[in-house]
Amino acid sequence: MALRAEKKHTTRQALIRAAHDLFLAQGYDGVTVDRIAEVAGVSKRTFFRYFPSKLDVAFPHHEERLRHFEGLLARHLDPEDPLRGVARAVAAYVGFYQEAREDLLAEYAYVATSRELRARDADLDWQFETAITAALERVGTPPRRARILGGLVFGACRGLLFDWFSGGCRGDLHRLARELLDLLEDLARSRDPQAVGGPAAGARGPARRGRAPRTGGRDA
Amino acid sequence: MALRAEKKHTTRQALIRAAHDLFLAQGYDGVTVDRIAEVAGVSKRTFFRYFPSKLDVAFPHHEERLRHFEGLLARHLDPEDPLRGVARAVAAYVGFYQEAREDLLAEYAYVATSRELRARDADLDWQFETAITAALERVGTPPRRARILGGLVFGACRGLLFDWFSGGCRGDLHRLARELLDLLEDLARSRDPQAVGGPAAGARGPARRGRAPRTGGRDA
DNA sequence: GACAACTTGTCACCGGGTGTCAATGCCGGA
DNA sequence: TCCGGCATTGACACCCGGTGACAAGTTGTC
Repeated sequence: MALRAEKKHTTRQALIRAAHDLFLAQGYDGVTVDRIAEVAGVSKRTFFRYFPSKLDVAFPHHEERLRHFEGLLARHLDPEDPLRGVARAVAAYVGFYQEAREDLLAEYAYVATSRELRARDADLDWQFETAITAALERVGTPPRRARILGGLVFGACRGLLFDWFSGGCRGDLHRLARELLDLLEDLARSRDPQAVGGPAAGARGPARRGRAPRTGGRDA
Repeated sequence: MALRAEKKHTTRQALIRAAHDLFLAQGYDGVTVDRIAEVAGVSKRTFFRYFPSKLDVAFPHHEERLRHFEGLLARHLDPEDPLRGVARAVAAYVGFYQEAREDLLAEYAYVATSRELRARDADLDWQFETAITAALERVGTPPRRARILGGLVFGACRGLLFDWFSGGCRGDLHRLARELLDLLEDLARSRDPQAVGGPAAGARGPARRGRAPRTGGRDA
């Protein structure tokens, strides 16, 4: 029962490889599933037996990475200081990106070629955010707070990562992550009224400042 | 030249209405474009002359709302305190959601029925986040910092909104937004070392704590 | 009323995605 | 070694989202 499994693995790798190369050369939208299958030496029908959709072949390691991250969360989470636990897990996870720079850069290039792909990427990100939220809840953070904190932390990190990708993955991610922390502290400091001193007219009560954004697309 | 425009508007509304009702009744994936067109009394080809894709008919007011938000950002942005400006813009924008509760709730229900729809929603959200980032940059915030702050603020708000939707849009959004601010201040306060006192072993220097998360899907 | 401009429906086609079925190849047991 | 069972595959037909082309019908204008 070994030859079977090996063949499956080989075929899967061939499909991923073919898709990757073609996407890189012609962009996601410029490649048909038929073509991917042809290059990999199988039929279109077989492609869909390995991947539920064309989108999925573009993110072949997502599942595995998500699980890895969830594991790190579980391992590092600290009931005494949930956010610190999340930060530790993230710090442990970031190495992934630092090492896979070149590959990531290539992938990033073709993810940007298709709106569909970008949208799926965002959906996958949402799963990571949800993992953080779930971890926070598991350790006692009330649901709403967990959602907000998860969004906040993840949003900031996604921003950083986006910038890092956009700049060609230059610079040490760990250092950048530390900078992000500094920025958060900056923020914390500037929340203290007397640290601002701007000419703004508004009420100068204890602290309170802005409100809360949103956005989103839905309609009636 | 008035009858033409009016007819177009009528048809557009009919398509939106038909799509909305059908999505609500059968879920996004359970509805075909043919069926939407049939209910609206036109041909499938005509549907695609009004909306570039089936996805777009699910978010018919996105463009308009995004522009509205961008306008608010431009109006409220304060070079002396960029974040406060963003907060003001968001506060002004939130009324939208508060008032359209029932409609939003219905839409939320069917957005959740389809992964494609959720992904598109995330993509639209990204445009709002980018609007914030751009506004921050326009007022002098360096690019990376702007990206991170945009992601942070937007992420937190999205978390809040998600929770609000999930809970059936109960509660006053403005109050919730204020709560979000409190939470941020909480965070700021707890960044101050002596406020924690947990059993954690780590170095106790000036302040520094965690690192920085990320996640995301890409692969090799 | 006639002609131009615009809008619409029909038809044919492409690509993603799925069900069905028959053929092939792998595996285990006798 | 041969045989039967099972998994994998290819071929085919089909559905749905989306587009180009063209002909027919409307609307607006002179």
